[in-house]
Amino acid sequence: MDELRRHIEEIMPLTDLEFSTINGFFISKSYKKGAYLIQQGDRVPFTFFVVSGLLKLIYNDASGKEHILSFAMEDWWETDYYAFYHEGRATMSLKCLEDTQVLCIGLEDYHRLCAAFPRMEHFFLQKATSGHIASQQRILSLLGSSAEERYSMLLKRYPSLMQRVSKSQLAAYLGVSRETLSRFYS
Amino acid sequence: MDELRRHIEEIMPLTDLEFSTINGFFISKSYKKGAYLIQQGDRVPFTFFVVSGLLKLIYNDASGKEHILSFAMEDWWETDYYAFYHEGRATMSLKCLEDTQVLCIGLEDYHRLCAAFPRMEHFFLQKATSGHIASQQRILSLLGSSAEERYSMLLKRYPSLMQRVSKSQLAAYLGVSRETLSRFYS
DNA sequence: CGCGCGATTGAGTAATTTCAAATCTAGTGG
DNA sequence: CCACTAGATTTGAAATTACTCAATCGCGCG
Repeated sequence: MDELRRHIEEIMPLTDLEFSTINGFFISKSYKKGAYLIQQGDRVPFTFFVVSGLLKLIYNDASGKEHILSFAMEDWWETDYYAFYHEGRATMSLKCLEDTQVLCIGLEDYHRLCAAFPRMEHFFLQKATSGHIASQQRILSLLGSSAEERYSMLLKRYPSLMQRVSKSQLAAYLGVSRETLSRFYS
Repeated sequence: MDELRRHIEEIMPLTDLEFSTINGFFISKSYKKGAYLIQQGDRVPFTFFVVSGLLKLIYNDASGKEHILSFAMEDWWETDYYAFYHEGRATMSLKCLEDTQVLCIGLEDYHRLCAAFPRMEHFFLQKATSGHIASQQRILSLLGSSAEERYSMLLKRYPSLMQRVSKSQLAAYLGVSRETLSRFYS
């Protein structure tokens, strides 16, 4: 309960009234492991805030191979942002790796929320900025480090991932085959 | 003159007074081809808006190899965002590929500007969001496409790059050696 | 003309992928 | 407790791909 409030208050304090108004813009949903929140080709009506559980944002290429753009764990915001903001079709899918509870907000409500609470615009700006920075770091690691280095950096940064997802999934995130990943620490 | 105004007005209209106040937060600077706006290890006092010219955001890895995170052309905002927002040392460098004119804004002024014009917060939110989306697309192409595919996508998206930068630079952006790039379309 | 820089080509080497087979592990039902 | 199964992981070997290093080519400029 109130993970969203705790999350927002990491950046700015809220009164009870403010929070309950903000909270009113969101819909709570639960999904089972393996369920899709977004499927490639769908419309993308929501951005999701992960209350509990674990998601993966994936892209299935022409040859059917699955690539993982990111894992979204507790307190993360995730969606196919391009499709969400442009109201287009998803090029990626968002799928549960565990039973997951999320808070959903639609594009209209997102704009209304920002209009009603300018400080939320500030909040989302911080989130977007740190998301952009994180993506840049990822590009940097893809360009500048070997898969083996990326593997140990990932485990250092998110030790819990090792427990929560299979190595095939980690390989799909790192951009190597599972066989190659398996040969790293032998 | 007034590239900044035209750029902001793509997203929201401004009165003359508003623009001249906003403009007052920025400092104009010019750099010669080859000059550094940021060097790895430096403090990063500014975010830069490219008025004219071309920059590259690069990372020099331990082995001395140069990786290009992005090219920043006219109308782009660029800096080492992590270092800028956290007031730390740059892990990347920002270097001119052509004579370049930029508008600079410091972190304090950035906050003051957003405080004085909440609509600028909205503006920067849109920029940060589209930056995040662009980075995600790039990750997707690094994971899902071969260097050869990335090469043709890049040229389709930014045909002018072919005229403006050497193939060695494109190779450093795509993440392959220049020899490999050279063997693609032969 | 000759220099310098970028681009190309060639050959050998290293790394990764692919496909196939073997092994391991957790959960199930007898 | 054991056998069995499905899924994940590991291993092996051949084939592919990209890299490195070196040499060559092409072109603009003093």
